[in-house]
Amino acid sequence: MTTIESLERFTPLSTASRALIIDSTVLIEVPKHTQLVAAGDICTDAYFVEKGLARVYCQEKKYNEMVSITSWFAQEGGVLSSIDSFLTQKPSNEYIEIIEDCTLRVLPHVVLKEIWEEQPDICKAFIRLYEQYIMVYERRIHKLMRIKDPVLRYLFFLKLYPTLVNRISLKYIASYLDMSAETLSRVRREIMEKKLL
Amino acid sequence: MTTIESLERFTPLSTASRALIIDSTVLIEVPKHTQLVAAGDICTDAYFVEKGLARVYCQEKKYNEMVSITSWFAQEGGVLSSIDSFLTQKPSNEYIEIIEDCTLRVLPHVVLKEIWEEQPDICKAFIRLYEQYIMVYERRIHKLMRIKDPVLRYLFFLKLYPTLVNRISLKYIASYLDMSAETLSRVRREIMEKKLL
DNA sequence: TATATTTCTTGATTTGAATCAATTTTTCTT
DNA sequence: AAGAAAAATTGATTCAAATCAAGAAATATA
Repeated sequence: MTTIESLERFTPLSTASRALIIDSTVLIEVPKHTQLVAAGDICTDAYFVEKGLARVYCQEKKYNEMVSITSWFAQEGGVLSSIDSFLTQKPSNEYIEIIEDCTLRVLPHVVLKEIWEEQPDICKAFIRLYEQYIMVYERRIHKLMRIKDPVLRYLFFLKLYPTLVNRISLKYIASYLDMSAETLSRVRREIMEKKLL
Repeated sequence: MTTIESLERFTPLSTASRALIIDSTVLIEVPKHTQLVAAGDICTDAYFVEKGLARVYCQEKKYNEMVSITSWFAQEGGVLSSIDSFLTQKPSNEYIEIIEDCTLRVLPHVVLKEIWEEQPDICKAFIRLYEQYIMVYERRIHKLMRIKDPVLRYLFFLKLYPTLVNRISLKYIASYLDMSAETLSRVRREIMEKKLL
């Protein structure tokens, strides 16, 4: 599935728009086992997967060993990036690994940025709102919920949403954090006792 | 924080755009404990929170009792909706509950749709791509990962991504589904034996 | 084709959060 | 302010998935 086809699933594109996309991107062939992006890199491009399969994962220390945690698969018709890094243009904590030989269309972040610059202000504002929504989800599922230790998970929640804690009852925060109210209560006591804050 | 202010965090808006937004939305006051949206409703509006606090949650049966699971909080400057229902305009499985008295600016889905209609095709395509991204996250965090039974979680994954299973090694799928490789192996055996497929 | 390496399977054991249950504290109502 | 209701705390117990460990199967490679 070509990039144009995958975009036209959403809306028909004019000849000029199709040309713009083709001209401002390049098509690359990447063999399997390639590491497209490594942790620490800034994910400067998004990749439309025209053929093949890839995964996004991060590495975490667990007792001395490093374990890899997969956060995303992208196949034909999908889009591949370390999304937080791509949207913020800050270093990624993720890796992208090609699982099957891929044909990818490379969309540089600068190109996307230029495209947005030319759009009406309303469009720009909502696109940014959507991007922010995506980053909230990203942090929730790939950072917050990945933290298994309930003490650390709650501390991370506090850091993310410091203004929420005093306004919401314990049981709602507990269910947001996917732990029982009893566990969150014990977590809070432990933080108090050990003065972890 | 007004809706215009929260949109202008992203990009400055022209007088005309500001007027468009103000004229095509209404401001409502909602007292706490109000249920804005119930499961089964179509979430026809998105709400910009100018003041107050609300939560989005769903109800699930757990041994005869119903338990509520909070999926989202929205405070000043945030946006409130049952996002999957809002984007697809299909019935929601979520509720929206006002926690603190709110001032909300109501953006009907039809208005947003009209706004998109007027935008350049490239903009439309990317907005839809972003919306799709959001729905993938939404389903992952609020459906897939909420399923605690690993057998049901794997079966749901199969339904969501039937074409992926035969292309990806067990251990990657396991880490995507947040379970150990051993558990996924046992899950697969159980599905075979009990012919759950 | 043989060998090495990785992936997958299977069993035994551990562990830590959920559940169950009771009490205390806080908040709401009249 | 008193009583009722809801929320939070605390302890005991249970349970299911992670971990540990070993072996089998599949895949890669020389």
